[in-house]
Amino acid sequence: MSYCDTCVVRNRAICAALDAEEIKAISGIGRRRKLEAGESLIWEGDDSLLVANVIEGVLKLSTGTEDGREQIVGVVYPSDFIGRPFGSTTRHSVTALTDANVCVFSRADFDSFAADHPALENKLLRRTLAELDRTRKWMLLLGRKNAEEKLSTFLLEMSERLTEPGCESMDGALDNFELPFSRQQVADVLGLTIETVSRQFTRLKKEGVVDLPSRRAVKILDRRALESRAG
Amino acid sequence: MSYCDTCVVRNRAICAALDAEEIKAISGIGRRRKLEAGESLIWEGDDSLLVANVIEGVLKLSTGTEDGREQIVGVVYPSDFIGRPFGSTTRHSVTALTDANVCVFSRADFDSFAADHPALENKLLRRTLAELDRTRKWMLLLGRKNAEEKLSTFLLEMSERLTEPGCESMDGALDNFELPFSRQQVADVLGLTIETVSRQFTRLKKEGVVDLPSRRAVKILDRRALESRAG
DNA sequence: CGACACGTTGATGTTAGTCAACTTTGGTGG
DNA sequence: CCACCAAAGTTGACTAACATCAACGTGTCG
Repeated sequence: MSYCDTCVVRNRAICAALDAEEIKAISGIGRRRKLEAGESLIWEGDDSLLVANVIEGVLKLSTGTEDGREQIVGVVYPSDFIGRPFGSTTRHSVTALTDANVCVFSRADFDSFAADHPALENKLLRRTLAELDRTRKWMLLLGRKNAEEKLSTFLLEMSERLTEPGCESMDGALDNFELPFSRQQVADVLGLTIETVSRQFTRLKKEGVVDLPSRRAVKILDRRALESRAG
Repeated sequence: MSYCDTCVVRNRAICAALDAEEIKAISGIGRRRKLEAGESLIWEGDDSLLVANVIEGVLKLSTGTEDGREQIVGVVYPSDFIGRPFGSTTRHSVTALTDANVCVFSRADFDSFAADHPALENKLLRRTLAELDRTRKWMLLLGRKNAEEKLSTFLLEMSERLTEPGCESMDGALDNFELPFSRQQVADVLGLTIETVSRQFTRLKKEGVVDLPSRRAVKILDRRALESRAG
């Protein structure tokens, strides 16, 4: 009986590649860790000493310039993998956006475990390839879309990602969700300023495309209109 | 004696994970293909039917919006891997920037070969992780840097990447190289217009940071200055 | 109730985009 | 070999979009 038996992402995280014996083994090198919203797990530029699976919560991956500009380069959800195996330094920080729960491994332990378990590496490879696709799609947004297209695309993506299992998807959550981001963080995802993001939110609301019942709540009223604005 | 024996990237491509026996096997499923500058190997949105290793030349990965805006999301060099294993569709086009030479596999053949050769998958995983890091670093450029910083960063990156083996690196090539991009393509990498790119080139030249002996040639005169402009 | 962080709105400034004319380059054929 | 042409690149004038700066709401928590 390992602690993995109670893990809610057991069958969706990369661990799904492992059989009962292997799960027992990996549960010996992993440990649970709680993070509060705002707390960081990994810092940009540090030695890569940790990797982890997300069990609960949403986290951001971010980099910045020396003069303080920040760019969020990824967002991870339950069952996603975080950290940089097979590499000495971490190129971006990992910070919890909501209270979160992760399953942490020392990188050395994980690397050597992975080396003995090709099925695990295969899962990780598939995930990494999918993440690379998503990241490249995001480059088109950053390089070529205007503010309205950026925010519309973002809201549509959030409405998809947040309804994946593990993110409290009640029925109908597709059009009605709570953003795990502040306005500033939305700006840091989209490569905009907070004021521009705010103005675009206001505009979408005024034109009846979305409703904004509270700071972080979003209700999509006209998905078609949002899609056509997403470019 | 397989055709891989004469392959100049044999020891740097993912094939380096394979022993003599395995090389023989993989040489049975791969074939050489020449591409002329401008020719595409894979189209965005198509079924993913091919993967390949780059033997010679430089290729771009690109996506676009429906209304014709384009963003280059990656650039690949000799020994790099292209294509999307384990996935049904390709999310970006692959097009030769220079005349190129690639070693092509049908995706089905490659996927099943990889499944039997964990060492190959491991190499591919490491490469994919490194590519993801590079791509995320580029997001910072697209989202948060201005035109001057973008072009400076780009030139510095080119001066590094082009001197890697396989890219005709004579001594001193670090500061003196031929861009495999037209002005429009540079704009498509940086998320700018061709006019803005041209103006920034002119500016760097006027201020003595670089020299531009011909359309595509670049000579870095003051690397320090370029670095400080890169942000 | 008040303080503070977060968010919105408005006025203004700056950067890069747009549109258009012009120049240079490299290739082709007379 | 040179003249010509098309494609690529440059430059200038103007515009639009987003950033910046600053003031003003608003919700949350002690």
